[in-house]
Amino acid sequence: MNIHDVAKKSGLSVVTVSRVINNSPSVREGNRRKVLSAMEELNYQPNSAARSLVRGKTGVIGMSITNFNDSFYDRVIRVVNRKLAEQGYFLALSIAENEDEGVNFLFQKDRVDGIILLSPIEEKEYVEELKRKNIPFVLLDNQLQHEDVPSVVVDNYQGGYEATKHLIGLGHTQIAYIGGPSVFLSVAERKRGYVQALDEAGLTPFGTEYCGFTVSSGYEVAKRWIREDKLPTAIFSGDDFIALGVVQALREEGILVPQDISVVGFDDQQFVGEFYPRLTTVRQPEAQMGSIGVDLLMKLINGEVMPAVVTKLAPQLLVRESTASVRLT
Amino acid sequence: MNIHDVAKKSGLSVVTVSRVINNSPSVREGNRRKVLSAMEELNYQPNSAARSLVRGKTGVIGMSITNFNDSFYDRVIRVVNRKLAEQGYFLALSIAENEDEGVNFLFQKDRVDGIILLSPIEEKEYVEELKRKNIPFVLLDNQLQHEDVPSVVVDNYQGGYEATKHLIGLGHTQIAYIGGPSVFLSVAERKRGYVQALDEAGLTPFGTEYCGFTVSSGYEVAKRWIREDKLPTAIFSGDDFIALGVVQALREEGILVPQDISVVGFDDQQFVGEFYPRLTTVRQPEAQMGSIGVDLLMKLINGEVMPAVVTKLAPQLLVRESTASVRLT
DNA sequence: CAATATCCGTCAATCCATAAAATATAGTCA
DNA sequence: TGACTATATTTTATGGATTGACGGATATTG
Repeated sequence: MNIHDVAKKSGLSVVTVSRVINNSPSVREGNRRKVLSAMEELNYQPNSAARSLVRGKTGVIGMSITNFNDSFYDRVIRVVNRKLAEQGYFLALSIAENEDEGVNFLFQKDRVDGIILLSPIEEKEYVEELKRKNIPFVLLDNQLQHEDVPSVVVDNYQGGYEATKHLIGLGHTQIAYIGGPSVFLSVAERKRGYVQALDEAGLTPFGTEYCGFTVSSGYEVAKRWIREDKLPTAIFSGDDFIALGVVQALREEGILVPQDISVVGFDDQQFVGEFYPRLTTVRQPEAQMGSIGVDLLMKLINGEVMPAVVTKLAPQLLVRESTASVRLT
Repeated sequence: MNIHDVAKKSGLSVVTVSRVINNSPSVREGNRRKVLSAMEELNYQPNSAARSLVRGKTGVIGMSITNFNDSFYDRVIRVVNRKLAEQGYFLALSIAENEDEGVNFLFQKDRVDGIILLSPIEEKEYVEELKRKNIPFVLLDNQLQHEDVPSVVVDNYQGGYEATKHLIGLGHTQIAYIGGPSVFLSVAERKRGYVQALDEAGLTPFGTEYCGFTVSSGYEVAKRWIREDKLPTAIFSGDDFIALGVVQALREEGILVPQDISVVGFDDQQFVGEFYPRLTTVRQPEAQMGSIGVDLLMKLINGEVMPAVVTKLAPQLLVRESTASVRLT
């Protein structure tokens, strides 16, 4: 069933039907209705392959994601989805697994009008490919070190700075940082903020540890510190998962959070604000990030030339119950 | 840049190039290589819109999802993604929000070869639409009451039965059920298993409560029970989120899990096995579910007629530390 | 009533790849 | 040399919609 059937059914020509579909003004209201009702009756939808073939546009934006069982990603993705819908675009998500089979599928100009890469890892090859194929794209939660690619990230430096400042304000002087994997720029940036805040207060870092962004690795780090009898009075964790592991390890050893040790997380994962101890954490501006990302992409798609800058957004410290004044011994 | 450019570059005809692309055997090895290197040099990829237009196939499977920040969905989606890749298909995810803009985009035969609906809610309209449009589809984690649609679900009855049986085996006689929203068939099925297990043991249900699948609603139910001084010795929760809320509420009142009250969850969400009290829960066979779902869909796509049955898979009870023998008073 | 808009149809071209049929060019072998 | 294979080419049609040019048919206006 195609546009010809609609034409026949409505008693009008194919061209007129096409005009109706594409909201051309030069169709009389009566005929427009005839066409629309014919489409309705036949349950007709224009063939999108044919349309994108002739118009060179698909109306689809692709988003490549690695993680999604994660509140931060969840929020970003949903915002992007909604915002794109408002602009008349559809969002197609594709999971980028190790073997990136799925990615090459998205990375075709005849499949999507643009791409949003949501990933914390520097994925140079992907960026190269997209540039080569001349597909408009933006990076979210990600920035490339030596490339000029439009990207939107949270100011991780500021996040680390504020978290640490908060702990200092509570009287802590022995503050440790447990970062995620050191390959992430965000991890280094958060550390930079942490060091800077300490510096300004005339303090020296108690220690830094890198581990995975997982509960169990946070758990292990804390356990090791306990074993080595090398505990700070406050810990800034690279993300909430690590923080949860730390809290758990401490609790098992009878060390209370926040009475004995304060802990700050990052990302405001679901539930961390609901459980005891409700976690003090740094919330990323997901809505802004998604929204700005979509705006940038739309500009690129519309051919606007832009300085390819990194947009840094301010994080927000959420003070809850896992941090408290330093215990006076 | 199109197939003609490749033909020109390789010095062969368009038809030959097409044959190479489609692995037709009747092309000499030398020429095949010529074509391939021309494609390489020009960075050519066949236009997928044109291909699917002429072939009536897209090579894409669409998956409509509602939740994804959830371990159960995460696991299913990843399995499906991998399995489809093995079969040469790509997975395009679309988020079905309230306004289902995104869904209509997927639900077009010229966009996908088949659809996987992953959703716990009975979505009759979607099913109707897919049937009307004659798009092959399967349901995962979902079944329709009075329709003949191929679907794969966990045996929720059995899950409820085993969870309850486990509690009974620990000596509990006062066992309550907190289900998710009563509109879900799964909620009713789990209850059926719960009642049946009690029945067989000559016990009567302590009480049933329906609430949202959220931590806070579990929390509130438990708090209310405490207020009303109406506590069982064991609780079977409709899912892990509810269970976590229950544990939290009890803990705040000094009621220990599992010493005072045993709690069982459902779904084995991330971390519930890592935190104290490590949650006893029912794990769904996500890998099987995804795999069978894809198999079914492939059969439908290949035109095999099948009795549209509901495939029920066995769940697995994971006994951890949130359940213990009943306390003798 | 004539002049001008407005609307609609016809025609043809385009987007890009696939596919079938018929023809053509090698090269191989007897 | 003639017959035969294997491989290529040319040609034409197909899939479904969009688009522009152009002309004819109404409808509107003065």
